[in-house]
Amino acid sequence: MRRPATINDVAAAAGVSRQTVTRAMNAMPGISPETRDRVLVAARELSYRPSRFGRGLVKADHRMLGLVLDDLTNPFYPQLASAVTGAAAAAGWNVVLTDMTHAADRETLLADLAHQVDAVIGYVRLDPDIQSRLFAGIPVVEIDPTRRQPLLGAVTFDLRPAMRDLVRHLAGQGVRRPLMVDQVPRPEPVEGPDRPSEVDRVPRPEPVEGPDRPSEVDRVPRPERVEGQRLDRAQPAYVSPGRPSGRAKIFATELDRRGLECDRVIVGTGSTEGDLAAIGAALDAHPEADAVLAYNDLLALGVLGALRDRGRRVPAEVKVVGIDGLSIGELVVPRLSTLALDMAEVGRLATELVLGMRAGEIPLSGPPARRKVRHRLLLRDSA
Amino acid sequence: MRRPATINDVAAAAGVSRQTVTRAMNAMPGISPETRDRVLVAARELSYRPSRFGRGLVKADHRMLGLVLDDLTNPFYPQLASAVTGAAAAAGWNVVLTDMTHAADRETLLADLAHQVDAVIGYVRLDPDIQSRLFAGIPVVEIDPTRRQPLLGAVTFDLRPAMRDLVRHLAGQGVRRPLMVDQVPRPEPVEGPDRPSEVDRVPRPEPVEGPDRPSEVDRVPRPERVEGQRLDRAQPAYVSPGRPSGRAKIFATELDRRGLECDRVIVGTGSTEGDLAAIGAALDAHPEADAVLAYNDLLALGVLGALRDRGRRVPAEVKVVGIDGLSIGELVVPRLSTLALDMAEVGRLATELVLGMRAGEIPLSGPPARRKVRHRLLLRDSA
DNA sequence: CTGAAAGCGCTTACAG
DNA sequence: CTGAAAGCGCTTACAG
Repeated sequence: MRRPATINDVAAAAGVSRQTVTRAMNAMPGISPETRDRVLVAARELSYRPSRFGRGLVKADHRMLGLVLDDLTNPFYPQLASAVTGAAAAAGWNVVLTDMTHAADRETLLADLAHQVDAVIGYVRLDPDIQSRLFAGIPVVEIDPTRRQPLLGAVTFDLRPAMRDLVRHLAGQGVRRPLMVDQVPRPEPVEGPDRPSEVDRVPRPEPVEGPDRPSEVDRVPRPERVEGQRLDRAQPAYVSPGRPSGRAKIFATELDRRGLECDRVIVGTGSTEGDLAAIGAALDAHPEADAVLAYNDLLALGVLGALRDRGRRVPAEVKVVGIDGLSIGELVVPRLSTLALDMAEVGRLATELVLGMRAGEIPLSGPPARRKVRHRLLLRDSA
Repeated sequence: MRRPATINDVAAAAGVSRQTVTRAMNAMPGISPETRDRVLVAARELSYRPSRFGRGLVKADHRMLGLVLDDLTNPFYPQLASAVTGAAAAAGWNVVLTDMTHAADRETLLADLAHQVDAVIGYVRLDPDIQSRLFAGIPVVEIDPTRRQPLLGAVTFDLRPAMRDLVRHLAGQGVRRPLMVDQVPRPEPVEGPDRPSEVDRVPRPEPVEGPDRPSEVDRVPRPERVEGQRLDRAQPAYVSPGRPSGRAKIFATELDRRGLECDRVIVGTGSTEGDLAAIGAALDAHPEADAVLAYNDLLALGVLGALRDRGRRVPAEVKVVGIDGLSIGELVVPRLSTLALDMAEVGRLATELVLGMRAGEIPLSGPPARRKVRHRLLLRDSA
């Protein structure tokens, strides 16, 4: 590719000055139609595109928003991305998407991002010192930060009220032996130096290919029930090996207020197949469970399937509840009851907040600005 | 927010020249440690961040990729976004995400994008003249363009081989009366001037709130079975009112090769609830159907649920197949068989293609560069 | 190790 | 209606 044409090339080709080119390209007044056409023709022939750098240097309105997500293939996050791009577009901002799944080095990737954008929203999760150095001079709104104090601003989640509603509902339905299908809490650097992630990513198993089938057909065998795969058997909530997630803790606390206890099993092998096997084993180990709360909706769908495999009726014999509120829960039978979080609202609030900070309407000094979003108990059919 | 600090402010504060500031900020050699520290301290105190425009004007490596998607909340697209951001990041590129869901004016939004990026991937779907004007001088790779000829490059989908495999499989299982649950084909401007979309977006029904429940709890009633909601009753494939989608046409053609016909119903009210009602009505109108191919996996999940509501066993009495290959199909019971498209591969190929074009390795003149991705028949449990 | 000069591509006053 | 001049913030040679 040759050197791209500049405003000087177009001016020379059209036989005019540079600012006449500017006038033509930007549909400004004070230019004769003939001149304008001549310039536009020359621009087209040269494939001229005004440099965003030349323009940016001289115009003041910089509107590039960075969005930091952990994993776009988790169906929970695209709703956030969709809401942020929507709210940003309405304000004339563009969104640079950074998916940390692929980041060998979180800090380097975010340092690069910091050079490209004028504001940041997302799962930043950096050491505070590093964050303030990297993003010096631009507003940052963190989503669901687990560190106590966000640096500048944050949208936080509040699961407890919905959990309280859930426990009241379950108790009212006569539930006595709830089970929590928990996931390993995701470690993250907090109040200290960056450390490498402890999460193992287990690659998905390749689809199995039958020998005597057409080459393009994949026949995927139903996974065998696997025993003891990262599975803790029947332990009271607080002594189960593996730290309980924040979600599990809140569930346990709210159960406790009503004199109920729950067993807890940990699932989260990183592969769908492994998770399903672990869920099956968990249910076999806890045949007395009359309700299951899953760490998220995806796992809850796995629970639904495993219960059906075992001939257990939902919700008559076992109630099943997820967390997240994915719309997919609407499509299965029985439809999944869940503690739903409105990620579209999260995205909208975060965008308003960060753009307000950028515009100077929300102070950057003083206590961090916060917006809180509550989960809601969404009762469909499974509980 | 005050005027951001520039390199001159930092130079003045540190008592050095501008290029010494450059040396310190970019960790370049030829600067004494003391001077560097003094500069960095001044930069931090002033919250100095080098302007990307000043830098961009003088450095040559511009690496901003535009990604155009139709709707991020459709679980099919985030996989593409994830693959593109991953492949782009590996090459040192950032990705600007543009979700057309929110676009009042497709052309304006893309014109803005064209000013911000150095290459474009996605569902561009503009009139060719407009596209070539808007994106003059930058490579564009279109995803699944329906116009015959992409302008510069494209990744296209090929559903036919997998469909052929599917029909062979269904026929082998003794299927005689297949039903296609089709969707209104999405209109798009092709080979002509831009025209407004004909798709009506029906807003989702608000969750119904019971009067005497805690305020945060939503009790969502199961939708009634609705009769005749945008539903075509038992018509042969080609005369059904409403144009068949490309997917339906291929299905019909492949069935025809084996002497089979299918009935076709159209679903696609824009709301999950409406779709579910229409699916139910469709199944009631076609009790003889022994196989259902749905326009996509989401609808196929609806079919699965509706069949269960009616006490029909899958796959024993009715086979069900979707299109897309969403991983969610792995989690339901019975697991959904589907014609799967590897969107991660699509994203990877598109990124390689557009970056190759940008680097001059793939010519921009001459015939458009193409990459083809085939669907694959993925047999799980439902067929 | 440090700085004076030039220039990247554009737009904004200002003059004619 | 059109153009000569200045300047946005940075980096790259080049001198010292």
